[in-house]
Amino acid sequence: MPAKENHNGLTVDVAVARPLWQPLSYMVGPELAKLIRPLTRLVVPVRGKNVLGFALSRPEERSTKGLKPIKDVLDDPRNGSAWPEGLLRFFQRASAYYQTPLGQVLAWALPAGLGGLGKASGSSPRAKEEVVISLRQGREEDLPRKNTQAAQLLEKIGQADSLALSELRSEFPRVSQLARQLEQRGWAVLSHRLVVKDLCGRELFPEPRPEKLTEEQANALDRLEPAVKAAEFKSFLIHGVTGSGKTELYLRAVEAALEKGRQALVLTPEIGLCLRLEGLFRARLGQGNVAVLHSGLTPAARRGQWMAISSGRVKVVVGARSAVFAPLSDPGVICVDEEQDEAYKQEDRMGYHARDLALLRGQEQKCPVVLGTATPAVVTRHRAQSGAMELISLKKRVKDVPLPAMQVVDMRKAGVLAGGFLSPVLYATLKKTVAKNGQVLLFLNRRGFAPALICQDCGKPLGCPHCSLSLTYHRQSNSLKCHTCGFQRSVPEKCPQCGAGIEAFKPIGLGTESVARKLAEMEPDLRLARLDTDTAGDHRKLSKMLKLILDHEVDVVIGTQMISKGHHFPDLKLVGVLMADQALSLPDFRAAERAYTLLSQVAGRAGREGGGGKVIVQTYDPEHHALVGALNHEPDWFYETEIAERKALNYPPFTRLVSLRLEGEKEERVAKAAGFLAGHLRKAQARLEPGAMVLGPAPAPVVKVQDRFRYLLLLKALSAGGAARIMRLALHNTGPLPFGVRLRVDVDPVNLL
DNA sequence: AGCACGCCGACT
DNA sequence: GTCGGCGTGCTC
Repeated sequence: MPAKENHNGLTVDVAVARPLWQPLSYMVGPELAKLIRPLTRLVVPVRGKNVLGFALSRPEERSTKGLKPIKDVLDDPRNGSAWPEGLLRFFQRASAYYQTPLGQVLAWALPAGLGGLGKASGSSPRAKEEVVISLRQGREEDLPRKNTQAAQLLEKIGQADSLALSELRSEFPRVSQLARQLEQRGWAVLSHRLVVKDLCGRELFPEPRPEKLTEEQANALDRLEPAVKAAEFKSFLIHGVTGSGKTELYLRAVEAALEKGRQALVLTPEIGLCLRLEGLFRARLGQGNVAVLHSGLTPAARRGQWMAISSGRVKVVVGARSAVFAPLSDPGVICVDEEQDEAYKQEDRMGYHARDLALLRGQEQKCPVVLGTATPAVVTRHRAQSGAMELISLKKRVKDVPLPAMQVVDMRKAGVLAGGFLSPVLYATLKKTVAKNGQVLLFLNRRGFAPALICQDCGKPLGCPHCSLSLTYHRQSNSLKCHTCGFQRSVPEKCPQCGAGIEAFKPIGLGTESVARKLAEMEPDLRLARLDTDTAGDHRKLSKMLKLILDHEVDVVIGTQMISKGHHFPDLKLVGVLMADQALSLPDFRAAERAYTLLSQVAGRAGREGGGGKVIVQTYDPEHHALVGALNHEPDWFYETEIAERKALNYPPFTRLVSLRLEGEKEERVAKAAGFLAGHLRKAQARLEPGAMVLGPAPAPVVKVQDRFRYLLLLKALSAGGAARIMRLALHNTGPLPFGVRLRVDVDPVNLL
């Protein structure tokens, strides 16, 4: 009898980057095994292919029968791993909540270059060390000769505290030599300083640490600091008007965390804000203590920041949505700025919401989470009111700038409109404002010349061949574009439906382009600019446009959503909202919330400096609570009304939504699968949670996108757990989807279309 | 997902 | 005959 073969050895359970719900087990040799901790990145064979995977525990001794050996270990704990092992539970909960297999969550959360599938993109402005020159009082006899370049430079630096040499180079090509000359003469000082620039390449000057906090700020800090010191999960909402000093509170909370020897994470919705906060945090906490993570970084830069964080060299991370996964092993506080911003919601792959994951992460890593905004999400505001989080209200501005004057124009009574879109009041105020050398912003949430071209013979609009939408006419390029899939064509000679000639086409509706054109016809002397994805689609274009506005090279800016946040325009004295109802008319329960936030933000653009700003809103529904709340500066009233409405209609925060979208190239198959799934969902819902509801299936409002048909189902459950249980049972009973049909599950969807 | 296996109907 | 649309099942 041969001795019984010994099948025991070291094994690891691995979450592979594939849509698999179970971990796979592998053999591992003793040398590699020493490197493996929970979340260590591995390469493992799956069906003969090498696949990224993540260890779920340290290697264990057990039977290796039928197991394959791992191929490689990508992390080495001595140099810092991509993930700290303590994040395992956080990721397990995120995986369960968003119904996405753990291996995929981990792979998608990694930056490009460490196994992630993120796309590369261009570089962006960043904080840099630069040489700056500042004035120094020297001796009269050492002054440079009049009218020399050196004298001109001296005059220039006399006007500012200090200037970066790189800023002066366009005006003085030989600035380095001139600067050295002035320094030798004793009239200037050269020094190295951290220079932070905004998207337009202008230098930002981070505010110095204030000597004294406002009373409200001090009270707020008295509540935040103990929570940070206690090192326990607790959540806060700072509901503070613009300029009330929320950022200073984030800073103080971060300082408190650092004092405790912990780290900190600060999230912002977009890169522009990221840059500002980065500069401020670097200036206050030290250049080397702060890392940034956002999609504007090159993959190599991202990777560098990532490893600096995971090795513990950097204590504070400022970043956008995906930075909620930053590999900090021990954050002592997590701040989420502009928490209501929908940019925090990822729309493809796992549709996570960074604010909600931040709260989850705070629970797992035992630290407070601070949400801040001037316009909280209705859901957040309700949580704070019901006591699930602590509410901190900041009602006063640090610098006492008056809020802009607001005026509503009831378009039902406005009378004859100039150009078809300007009420007499707005038209007159616009002209008066420009005459007084103020800038005007006209807000219209639709770009292009006209949302549709209609054939007057057959009445049909020219549609996108790949989507069930009409094409938007862009006059400048004389082309038709689909704003959903990007399809583009020239205007056809004949109507494809009835063959009528080109003269039968009539533009319908308003867009930024047609407003600009009509306004230019009415007022040829006005200097106009459009600010939308057509004119400012990328960083370069955007910064050029912003510079144009800041330099007051234009009188009137006509823009979309893009202009609503972030940028300060000192000369802007009037904001006109052309069609306030547009945002309200969408078939979405969040329409009022969006309109409220948008109006509050757009209004915030007017008269930020020196006051005297004015906002005029044109609407057909002047009594709507979103308009009234934003315009009268009465947030409480808006939130109370909206929350009551949500309760009556069973929408969040009183229910949890999960949207299920089925899509495929063959409409009948998709529709059939959707009906089938709906049946099983209803059965599961009736058994598990009678109070829940299943809506649909219905064809999506835009049923065809890029040649794929989409059908929607909506699950309204009482809790997130209930929703998950219903889904699990229904999907189990439904079995695999028919060939060519795909299912996308979106937990807490933001976009219901 | 991505791939193999295996089932049927319809074409050089 | 066998090519290709389609369903099923599995991944250590």
